[in-house]
Amino acid sequence: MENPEPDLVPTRLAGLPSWLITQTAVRAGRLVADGLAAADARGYHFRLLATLDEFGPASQAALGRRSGIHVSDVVAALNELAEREFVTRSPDPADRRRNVVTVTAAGRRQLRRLEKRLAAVQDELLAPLSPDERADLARLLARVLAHHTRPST
Amino acid sequence: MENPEPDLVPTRLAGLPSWLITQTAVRAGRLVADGLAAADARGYHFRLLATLDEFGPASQAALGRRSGIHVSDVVAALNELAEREFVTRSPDPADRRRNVVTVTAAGRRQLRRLEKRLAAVQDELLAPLSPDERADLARLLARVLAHHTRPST
DNA sequence: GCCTTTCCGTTGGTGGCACTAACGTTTGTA
DNA sequence: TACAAACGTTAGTGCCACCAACGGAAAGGC
Repeated sequence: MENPEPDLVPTRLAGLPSWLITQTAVRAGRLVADGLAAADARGYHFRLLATLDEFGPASQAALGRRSGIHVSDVVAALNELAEREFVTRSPDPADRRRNVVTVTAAGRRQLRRLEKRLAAVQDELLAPLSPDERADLARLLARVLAHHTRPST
Repeated sequence: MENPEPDLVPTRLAGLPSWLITQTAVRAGRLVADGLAAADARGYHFRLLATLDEFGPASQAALGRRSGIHVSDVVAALNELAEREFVTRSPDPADRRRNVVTVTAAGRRQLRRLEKRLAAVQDELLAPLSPDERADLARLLARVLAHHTRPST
């Protein structure tokens, strides 16, 4: 996308909430990707490490459900994390279908690095907003997200 | 992603504004994609048709800049639109490097269809928010987006 | 005890969006 | 007239989200 000449963006697009959300997400995604790339990581890696660190060792299926990553993609991302020894896979003695995935010390260090970078990204992303406005935005987005996560209707 | 068990989402992720934005965008993107797919279209098609309808015939490069679509992707999307005769390409006599792209009557009809579907999508997307809240959200997102479109800093 | 269903990990492939690199053609301009 | 810039096009990459299919293992019904 690079540089859409701002005033030229059709109002047909700019007026749609879905446009605002997805385009803002594109910008956010770029900032996040850049931040993570500086540590040779991408979104899936952070999401998996954060999930493991927060809930402890888990099967790949559970990891996928909690981090919102498709199981088949969990496999690939875990391969990459394991290759760099941020994570170890071992068969679950209690259920031989399962792999128990565990974060290593190096993995935890990597997670700290990524978190630090992402914290800076949040600030850059929300730069034009006051603390109150940031909270408002987060609250509104969380409501929308929650609604579409458990579609009660 | 399917169904991330809602309460299990790591707070490490759920607390990040970038997470809220990109995840909400994923949901919004699904709704939009579904809406457009019902008319055999995707995002790029709508964006190009809307841009053409609003600014009139234009070169492919100008279309790309205004719609925020990379020029090389404009080529492909325009091929698809032209194949269904929603759009015509003709060489610009005044500048033989350029193609002048024009919407056809059928293209305008398609655009109307897509707009109708997207209007419904907006409502579904923002269902949990009141009109005031929807306006707040749009305003905040627009500010963030504007800031990252012309990065003065 | 079987048998069916369900779950798990894995492979391979798809689609959408954004982007890069390279090329030939055409246009302006120094 | 050379040179730089813009245009359209092709081909290919990366990330994210997803589907289909498989074999192995576990759970549940009967």
